[in-house]
Amino acid sequence: MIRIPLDLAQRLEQAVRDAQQAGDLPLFDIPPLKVTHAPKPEHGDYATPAAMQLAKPARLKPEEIVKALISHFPSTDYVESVEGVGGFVNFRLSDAWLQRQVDAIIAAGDDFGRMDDFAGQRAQVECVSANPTGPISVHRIRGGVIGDTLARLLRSMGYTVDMEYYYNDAGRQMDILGQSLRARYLERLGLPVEFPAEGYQGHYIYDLADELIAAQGNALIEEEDIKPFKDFACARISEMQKASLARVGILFDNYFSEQSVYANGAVWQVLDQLREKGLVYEALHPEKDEDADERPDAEDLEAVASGSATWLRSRQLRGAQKDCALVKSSGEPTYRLPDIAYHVSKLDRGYDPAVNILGADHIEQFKDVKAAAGALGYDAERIQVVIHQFVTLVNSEGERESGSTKKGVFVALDDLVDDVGMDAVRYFMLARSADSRIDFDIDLARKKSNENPVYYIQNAHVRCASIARVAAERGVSMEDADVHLLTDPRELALIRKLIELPEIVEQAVRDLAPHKLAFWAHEELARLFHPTYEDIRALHSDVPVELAGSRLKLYAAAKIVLARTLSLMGMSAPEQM
RNA sequence: GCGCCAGUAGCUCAAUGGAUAGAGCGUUGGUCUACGAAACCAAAGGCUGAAGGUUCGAAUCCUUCCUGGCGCACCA
Repeated sequence: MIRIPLDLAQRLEQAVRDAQQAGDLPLFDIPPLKVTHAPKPEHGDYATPAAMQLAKPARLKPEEIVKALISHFPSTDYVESVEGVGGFVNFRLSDAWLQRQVDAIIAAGDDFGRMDDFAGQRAQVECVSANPTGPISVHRIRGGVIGDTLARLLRSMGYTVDMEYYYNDAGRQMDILGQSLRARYLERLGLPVEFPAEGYQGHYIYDLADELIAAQGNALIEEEDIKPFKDFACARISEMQKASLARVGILFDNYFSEQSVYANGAVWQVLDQLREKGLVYEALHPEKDEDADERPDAEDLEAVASGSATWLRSRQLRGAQKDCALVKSSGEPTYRLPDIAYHVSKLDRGYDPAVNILGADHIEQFKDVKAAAGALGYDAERIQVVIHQFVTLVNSEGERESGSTKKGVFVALDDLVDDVGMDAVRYFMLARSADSRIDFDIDLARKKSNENPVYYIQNAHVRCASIARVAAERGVSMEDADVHLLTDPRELALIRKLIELPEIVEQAVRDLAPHKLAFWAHEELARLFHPTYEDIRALHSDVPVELAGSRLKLYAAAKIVLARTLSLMGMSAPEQM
């Protein structure tokens, strides 16, 4: 399936070269030429401001360049006319070609919109990567949906994609988790305990304690080691997280354990390599710039009594404000060192790109990781990141609910899925640019009406399925229908929209911006579909039987595109409501 | 104080440096003896937070300010 903007850009470049050869344009280096959708129907379907781009290098007026471009433009079956208007060159698609695309889409079926640009290349998407300390929160799931959708999009452009979950099963938080479980365990057994000050207060810890009692009884009462509690909690919570994520269609190919970069020594190897590059030093406090203008209380938050820590020269490495700790004075690494080792592992495993989906609060950490990988001699550009802003749940009164895992006050993913369903969770998490905060309107997500984009999009698919059923009941076949009967401007407009899918996929992948697909699905595809379907009746008694068949084909093609679009977003495509 | 992100219609948001900035919701007014009204049509609604700059052309790039979110741990 042809991607028109791409193909037009190539043909334009050819036109420039031919014009140069013919002496109609002077010689100059040809920059990448832009092709856009025309803003208005009277301007045709696609347009290029190439003449204005080239005016400077060619030292000619745009109008003259337009003439040269038009006269040298290589003809092609899908372009009906090429016109110059002002400094723009406008392209109009051929009706006959558009009509044939209906058959082409039906022939492609589920493969419509699949491209092979990156065939044979391996990409990775890391997302969610929550600590196994509690239920998956709504904040985390935004990253999960963005990542999973991105993985689907990358696959549809030919990449082989691994979805990976980085699993922090080491470090202090896990100890706190173990202590929390032990406290609840003892409490359930009627023993007086003091709950750890920073412990996890959520009710699920009681549930785990009950499970542990069911499994082991009071055998662990005298247990001094925190490990049995830690391991039990970690394993059970991980299972619960996995199950929650599966409910919204997010499945991982690989769970990467933080412990593994300790076990294989990668953590210390990375530290040694950074030390060899002179990027690490030992000191009681981080070194500071002479004119450092810092919050006075920042470094004294935790008074350090126990000796030197090991610091990464983040300021030197990437112009950061502060150097960051890699190894605590206790000799235990901070999370940042294993994180660097982990990303080095991604690069060693050959992923290009390795995309990391992170919440806005992790941006500084990521910069260190990327810079460190670069300093170690890797092409750090292979590591890509999508930073997303936070999600706030809003109810009908506009009240906000948010929470923290520590306090045990949150809306967990499971609760949200129970409430609004998987499709709505995915759609609303996806529909906005990662850069903007989301107010997740629970009441809107619950609605089963046109106000709710989820239903609006899915209902378009339902209508396509419905008409196919009715046609079958009435014995109307589209088997030998002639697509060239689809001459109504509204029919042609719908075909134009259907064939945009590959372009949208390409843009979403190029910009690592899966919201572009969600936006298109609602505001472009479904928005155009419904009025068309309303007006363009296939099975009405006034419609000649030949035309009925053609229109059934149009809706069969629309069904394929809608199903494919929903599938890329990880949403279901119901046959009936 | 410093850094990152955002500020576009009443609300929620789109918009590769390109033509007169677009949708949805809401509002107002219309459409049901037709494949699902869980739908459709129409109207009103904007100095793109402010001011400068770069450019043939700026919501988009640069500078400075204002407002909001998130960071600025030997937590993850």
